[in-house]
Amino acid sequence: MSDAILRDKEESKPSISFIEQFIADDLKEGKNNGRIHTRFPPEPNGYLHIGHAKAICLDFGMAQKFGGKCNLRFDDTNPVKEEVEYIDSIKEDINWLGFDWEDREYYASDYFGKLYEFAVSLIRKNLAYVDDQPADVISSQKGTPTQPGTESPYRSRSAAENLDLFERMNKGEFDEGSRVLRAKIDMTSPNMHMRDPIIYRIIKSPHHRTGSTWMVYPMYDFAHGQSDYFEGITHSLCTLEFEVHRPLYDWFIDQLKTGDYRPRQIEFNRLNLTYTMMSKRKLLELVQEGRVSGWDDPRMPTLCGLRRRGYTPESIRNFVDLIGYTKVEAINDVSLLEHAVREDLNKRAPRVFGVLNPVKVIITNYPEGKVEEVELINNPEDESQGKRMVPFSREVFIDADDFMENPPNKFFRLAPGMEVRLKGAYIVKCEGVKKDETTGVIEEVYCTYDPDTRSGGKTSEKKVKGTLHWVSVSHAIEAEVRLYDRLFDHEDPAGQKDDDYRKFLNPESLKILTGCKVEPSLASARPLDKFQFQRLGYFCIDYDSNPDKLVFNRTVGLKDTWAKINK
RNA sequence: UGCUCCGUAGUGUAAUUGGCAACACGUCUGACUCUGGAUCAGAAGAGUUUAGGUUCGAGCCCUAACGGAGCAACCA
Repeated sequence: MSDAILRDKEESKPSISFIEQFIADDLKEGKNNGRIHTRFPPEPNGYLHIGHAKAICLDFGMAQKFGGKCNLRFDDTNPVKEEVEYIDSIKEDINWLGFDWEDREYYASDYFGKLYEFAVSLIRKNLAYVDDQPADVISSQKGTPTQPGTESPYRSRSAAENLDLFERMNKGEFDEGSRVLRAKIDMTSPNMHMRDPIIYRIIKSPHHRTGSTWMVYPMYDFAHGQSDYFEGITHSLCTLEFEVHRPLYDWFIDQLKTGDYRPRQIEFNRLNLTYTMMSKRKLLELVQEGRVSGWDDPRMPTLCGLRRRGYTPESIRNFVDLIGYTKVEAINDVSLLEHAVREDLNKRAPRVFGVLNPVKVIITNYPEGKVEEVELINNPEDESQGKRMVPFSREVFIDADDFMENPPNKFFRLAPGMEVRLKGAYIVKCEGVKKDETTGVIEEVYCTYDPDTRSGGKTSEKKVKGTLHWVSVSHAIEAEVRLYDRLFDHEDPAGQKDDDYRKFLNPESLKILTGCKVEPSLASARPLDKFQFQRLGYFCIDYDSNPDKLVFNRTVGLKDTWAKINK
């Protein structure tokens, strides 16, 4: 590559999303005094998942990029669905991802007072009214997307009467569902959301923060934009399904604003992943029905699940970066996520030997009782991780997959008469096997070793096709290994109209292997420590692990060309 | 028979704002290797949903069609 082209490549700006473009344009036009302020507004009704990570990276990322701020705001306007339990987990997950809202932790419920006053002011301006009709009547009067709605008989109540009723609604004088407050906009609007939307409803269950101070609670549309306004948010980034809400968002801001400042809502595409379900409601069902072990089951797309699975925050951020933000409703391939972890873990995870399905290999010409410490590189991608010593002896375990009595062509592993290197140690040659006479299961493999082939020695020039990982029998530590596969065996489990998503649950999504053997250096590993089991994949220590019983989760396998050849 | 949004290699995104359609993942070759991983080198793969229009020139602007998504919760 010529210097000019190289320079060109380095200088070419990474492309920016349409959102970043909008923000840059707003900045150029001098809007909002050049301030950039975003917010991440989760409802505390469940755990955060990777779809939220996409939003978090955008909200905090844009603020960082433009020298602005990003608030954390809990959108807690519906006390019947929300719980404190979720608040802590949400904060933990955002921090884990690597973002910081500093001291700006807000709650929509902080604004219940102001919102109530704003509603009162709309009533006074004759822009809101109390409707006494039941839900189904109101709903049918709204018309359909293709037919205009009709006006409620209560639409022209006097401001005084509305004020009185609204106040009494909040005092608890009326039953839930008996009355609502509606904005008076336009029942014939082509946009359903503008047909006199309900802005307040009566809820008598206590709120997790405000207790029973309030009996009326604002709807999303009456809380979100206003909260943005109260906090001085300049760019309110949300997913595409809120696009049709934007006129209403702007309508309320118009009623509220006093100066030039106004927040702007911009919508982007939600994250969809193949073989994954993102709906919080359905994830909750999986948890409640015991189909997974909890919100942090390593098969869940939740951030706590991914964390337990062994994902790093960097890998998730890189993934989000890779897929970008657009207005196209796309379905991203999970394998891209898997690629992102592999790439990250390749750089950071120390290599170790772990044997999942052990078969004993006896090196018949190796002295009994002798133990050699062989030196192994911890991470060829990162020299600073150093080296370690691993004990080698006459009897070692290898993986059952690495031996075949009657191998096909191009099998570069151990088979009768074939030679392989035991990585870091010697080249061994298979001389025979012992099988269970009735089942045919291989019980022991007999090899001889070539003492001149010790790794690193002068005479180790001999080349063999295969190199195997191994663990010395007398030094091996027992471990349980949990192998995960995708939770669903359908690309789009939630998108099948005729079938319940449960039908697509992958029965093979969890395989627990016991009696696995790992090298002794792993004895002191702690939960969430990450390793590459050489030739197998990336594994991390599970929370269930303890020094007496190590438990590993497989984060993701290595790409396996042999498996592919075999298909 | 409404309104809003969206259509670019298999997938996801780009295209200096109207100037030779590029990148990543995946796929396929090959090299190297004490991880059949990683790494490195290379290749195939779209003429931008369709039809018109404006223009010297259109993925980009205009019109229409086709296809997809969202909108009729006292959810967010």
